[in-house]
Amino acid sequence: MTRLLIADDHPLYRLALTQAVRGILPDVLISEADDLQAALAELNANPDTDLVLLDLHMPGSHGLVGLASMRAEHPGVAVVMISAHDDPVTIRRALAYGATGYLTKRADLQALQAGLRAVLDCEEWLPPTLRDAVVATPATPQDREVAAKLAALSPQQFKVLTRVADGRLNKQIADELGIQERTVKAHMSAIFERLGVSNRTQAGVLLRSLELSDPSRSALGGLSE
Amino acid sequence: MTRLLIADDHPLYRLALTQAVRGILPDVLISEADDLQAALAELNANPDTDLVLLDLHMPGSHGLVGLASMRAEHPGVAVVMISAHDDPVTIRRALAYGATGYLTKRADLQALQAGLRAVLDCEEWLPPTLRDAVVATPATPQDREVAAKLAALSPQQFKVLTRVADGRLNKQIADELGIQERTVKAHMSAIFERLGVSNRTQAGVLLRSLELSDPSRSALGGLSE
DNA sequence: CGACGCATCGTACCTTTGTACGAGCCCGGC
DNA sequence: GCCGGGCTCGTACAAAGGTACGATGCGTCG
Repeated sequence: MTRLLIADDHPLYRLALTQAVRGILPDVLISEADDLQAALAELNANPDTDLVLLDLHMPGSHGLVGLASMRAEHPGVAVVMISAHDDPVTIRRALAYGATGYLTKRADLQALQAGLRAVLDCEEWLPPTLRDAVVATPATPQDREVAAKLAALSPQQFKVLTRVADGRLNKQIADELGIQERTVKAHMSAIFERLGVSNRTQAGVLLRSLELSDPSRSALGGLSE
Repeated sequence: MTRLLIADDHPLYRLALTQAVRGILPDVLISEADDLQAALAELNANPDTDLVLLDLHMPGSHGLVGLASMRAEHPGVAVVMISAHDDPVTIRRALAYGATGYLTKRADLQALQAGLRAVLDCEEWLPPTLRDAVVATPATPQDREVAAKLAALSPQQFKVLTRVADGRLNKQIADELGIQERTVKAHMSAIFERLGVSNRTQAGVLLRSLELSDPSRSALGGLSE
C-alpha cells in the first residue's frame, strides 16, 4: 500500500493535492501536516511512508531546511519539493540536497499528475518548461560541499544541529531530546568534525545557509530566548 | 567636491560606472573597492564620501550585509544598491535597511545616469519599470523589526556582531579590533539586549538573515576555524 | 553647562562550552 | 561471529561565554 505525506501550510492546496493524487492512485494512504514539526512527527509515526510532497515555505521550514531534515532523519523516504518559486537555481539546490523532484504550483492538474506518476515510479522529475534551464545550471561547489557535509551527519546529530541553529543551549537540547547533556556534547564534537567548523555559531550558520529568502516570511522563526 | 565610492567586484563594470558618473559629474572624486572590507576601509579613510554604489553580491558581502554594515558604521553616507537581480522583494528589503536607491545593471547609460542624478540630488530612486511593483510590495514586519534592531546598534557593536556571525571567539574579535576581551564582552551584552537574543549563536543567525541566496556563491565565506 | 550615549577598561563570579580520556549497548553488514 | 558505527553515558579539566557590580574619558546636543 502506498503511503504519502502532504506537507503544506495551505489547507486548500493540501486538498487539491490530495485530490490530484487520488485521481491516479485511488487507494493511497495520505497524511497531512501544516508545519515541519508535524511533518517529521508524521514520518516518525509512519516510517514506511513512500513519498513526501513538501512545500518550500512553511512554518518551521524555510527553504531547504525541511528537505535536509527529512533526508537526514529518514533517508529512505523520497521527498518532492512543491513551490510556486520555480527558479532554476533553487531547483538545482533542492536536487543537490536530495530532492527526488520539483513540482511547480503553477502546474495544472494534468501536469501535476504527470509529475506525480513519474515520481511514484521512482523517477526524478522536473517541470518540462524548466528542465532545460535546470540541466544547464550546475550545482555550485559550495552547495555540493555543504550537502556532503550534512549528509555525513547521523540523524540524531542532525537533530542536535537544528536546535543549535536555533540558539538553544546544550542543556535545553538534552531536555528536548530526552538525553543527557554529556551526550549532546559528544554529538557536538562529532558535528564540528564532520562539518569542518570549530564552534556552535559556525555550525548554526552553516545549517541556516540552506534557508532561502522568502517574501512572506522572516528567517528567524525559531529564535527563542 | 563630491566624493563617490564604487564597490563592485567586476573591474569592467566599475569602469563603466566610473565613466557614467564622469559623464554627468566631470570632476567627481571616485574611489573603488572590490570587496566589502576594502569598501569599509575606503569609507574610514574618506568619511566625507557622499555616495556609495554597492553591488548586491561581492566578496565579503552577500545580500544586504554590506548595506547594513555601511549604514551602521557610516550613517551619514548614502548607499545605492546595484544589482542585476531586480526583484521587487529584494529592492523593498534594501530600502528597509536604509538604501537610498536601487539601480539595475540592466539599465542603459541614459537610465543609469538619470538614476545617478536623482540620487546625487538626495532623492530616493528606483528603476521606473519596477517602481510600481516595489511600491505595491510592503516591507515585512520581520524586516522592519530586524532593521530597527540593527539600527539600534552602535557602529562598534555592529563590527563586533559581524565577527560573531563569522563564528569568531571574543578574544579573536578583541585582537582584530585592537581592544580588550572585556570590552568585547561589554559590547556583547549590549548587543544581546538590543537584538532581543540571549546568546551569540542567535545574534549571528539574525545578522546572517540579511543574506540573500546568490546563484554564484556560498553564504559561508567568512567561516574560519 | 549638564545630560546622555558611546567606548573603553576593571573585578569578581558563575555558567556554558568544548576537549580528552574512557565505557557499554545495539544493530546491520561482511 | 566479528567488526564498525551510531547512540548513549561517565569523569575531569581547560577554555570561553556571559552577568553584575563598577569606573573613566570623550564627544554631542539641547
